[in-house]
Amino acid sequence: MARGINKVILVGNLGNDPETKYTQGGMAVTTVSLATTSVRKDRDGNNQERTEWHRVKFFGKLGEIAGEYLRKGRQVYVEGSIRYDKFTGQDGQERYMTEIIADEMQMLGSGEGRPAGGPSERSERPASRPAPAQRREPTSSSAPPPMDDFADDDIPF
Amino acid sequence: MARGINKVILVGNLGNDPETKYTQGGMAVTTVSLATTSVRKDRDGNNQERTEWHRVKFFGKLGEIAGEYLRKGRQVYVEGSIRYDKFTGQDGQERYMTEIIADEMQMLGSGEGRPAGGPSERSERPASRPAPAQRREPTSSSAPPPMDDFADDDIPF
Amino acid sequence: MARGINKVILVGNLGNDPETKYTQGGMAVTTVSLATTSVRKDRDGNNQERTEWHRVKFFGKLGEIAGEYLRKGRQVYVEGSIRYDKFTGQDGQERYMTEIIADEMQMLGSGEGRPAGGPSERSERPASRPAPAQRREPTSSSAPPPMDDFADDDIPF
Amino acid sequence: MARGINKVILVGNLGNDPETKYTQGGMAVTTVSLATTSVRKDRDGNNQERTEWHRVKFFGKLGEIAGEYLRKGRQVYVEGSIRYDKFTGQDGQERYMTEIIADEMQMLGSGEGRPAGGPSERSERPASRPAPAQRREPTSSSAPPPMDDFADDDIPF
DNA sequence: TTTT
DNA sequence: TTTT
Repeated sequence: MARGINKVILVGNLGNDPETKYTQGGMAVTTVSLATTSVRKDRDGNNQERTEWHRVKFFGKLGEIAGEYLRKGRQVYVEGSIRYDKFTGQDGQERYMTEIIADEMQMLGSGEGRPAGGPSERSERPASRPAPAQRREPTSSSAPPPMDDFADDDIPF
Repeated sequence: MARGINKVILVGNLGNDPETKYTQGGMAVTTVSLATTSVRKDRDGNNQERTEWHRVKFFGKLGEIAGEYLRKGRQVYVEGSIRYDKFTGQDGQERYMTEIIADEMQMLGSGEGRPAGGPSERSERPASRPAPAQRREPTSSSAPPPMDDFADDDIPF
Repeated sequence: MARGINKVILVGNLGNDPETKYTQGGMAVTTVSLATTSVRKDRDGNNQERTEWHRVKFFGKLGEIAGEYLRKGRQVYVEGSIRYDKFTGQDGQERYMTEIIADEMQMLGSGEGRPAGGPSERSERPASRPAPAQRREPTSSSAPPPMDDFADDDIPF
Repeated sequence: MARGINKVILVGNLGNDPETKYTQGGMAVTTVSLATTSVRKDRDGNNQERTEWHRVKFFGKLGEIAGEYLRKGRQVYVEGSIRYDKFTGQDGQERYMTEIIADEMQMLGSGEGRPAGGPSERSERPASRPAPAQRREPTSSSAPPPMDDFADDDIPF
């Protein structure tokens, strides 16, 4: 039985382009570095900033999407869990690493649905890039269908 | 494309036993009423309590588990999203309803893994009920296997 | 004693400009309408979208900031709690309203630190608008000071 | 300006009694070790458990409450943020530590409002300990006062 | 009523 | 190493 909740919610900017590797089985594993900055007043009344750099990992399908769409500087929402790892380095020393294992990701700001052109969104890209064409007629929030209309596993939003 | 995050996290107690219905397709739909109480000081310095009653719905497999394990009074963690519904009553009046559509649930407190005995945990149960055995030898967080050991879709915790 | 957790996390776009009112005591109360859209496949395999419109309220200092900086279309992060209200309309009918009471807000995307020029970011604004000038030398995450260096209420980030 | 969200939500059990220290300024700093366990199926279809041990710190008033009420084994809800620290050990080696800086805490299960009797809830306590009195007559959610009734900083729940 |  |  699972016991406990281990949930992390981050909104931050990428410090560099994502790195994607593949397992023997062919699963994508994408790693990014995500910055979150907070501010507080110190005892002298001055604003003090502090930035945390989160090591975030995306696996499988999400790893492929992250590798394709994320780029240095992008702002992103990440939901996942904390994982503490302990391993022995080549020098025989024990080392610790903390990672955020993402299970949801969403790009923020503009240009969200657009696949990234290459390292760091190089701007030499031709102007003829096709429009994202993702128009959508927003569904009005109407009444739910009566229960009998549901099919199996037909879970509403 | 999904746009936006709509996330609700609740920890509260059930106001009554869950109600489970089934769709034509056989999917379980369990509804519970969950109370969360908060406190604040009013302008006279007195503590003021306020309780929100959340209407929480569980679908499918989670609906079956909720119907089987939850009981009035139990404390529970729920994660889900808000859904606002609008429908027309039998009197022709428009009505609004807000629901939390759960996608994760975890029972809290003791006796967590124990199926519920019946309505409201009937206390005629023999006193000899074995202890919940909540002890747990936490697994030590050891090093992750090297990446090449992963098989497809073998996503680590 | 507070009992329970009632937490909402939203990332969405504003459907219109915020409305700010003031209480007799002079406290700002700003209301916005926030859209979150999700997608799922229906039983025919087609993508179905659904948009929830959240009524979000900001009070006090946060209400002033929200009224000044938010504008129609902006993407925003909101954290708060759900509040269900029941009141009697002028027709004697009971009515229900669900609101998100915000206790944290953060603007997303570009132009974050810039005060809004007026209704819906009117673009007739002169090009000479001064630069936001919010540069910052990111603090390197260094070691925490030894505990004895802390002063009272000097809570680290 | 703060940029980013760094939020952690944990529900877990304490691995041992909390440790409280005080800064020169007299601020309480309480540290606990919190376990969260998750389960997944491995490629052979067997359930694999994994436990993360979170190092959680409470400061100030919250640190005093945590030191007084928490005990080994207790189940607790914690909300806070991740902080990565890097410091140089006495051997000159760089070391890393990840901590959760709590800004909200709530005890779960029964006996929530009861101060802890000593290390690990010693069971020599007399059997006549009064019932936790966990009953609660939930306040009915009534209509909010009209806005003009609010005084300054009189923020509703 | 928003956004891509 | 990001962002405004």
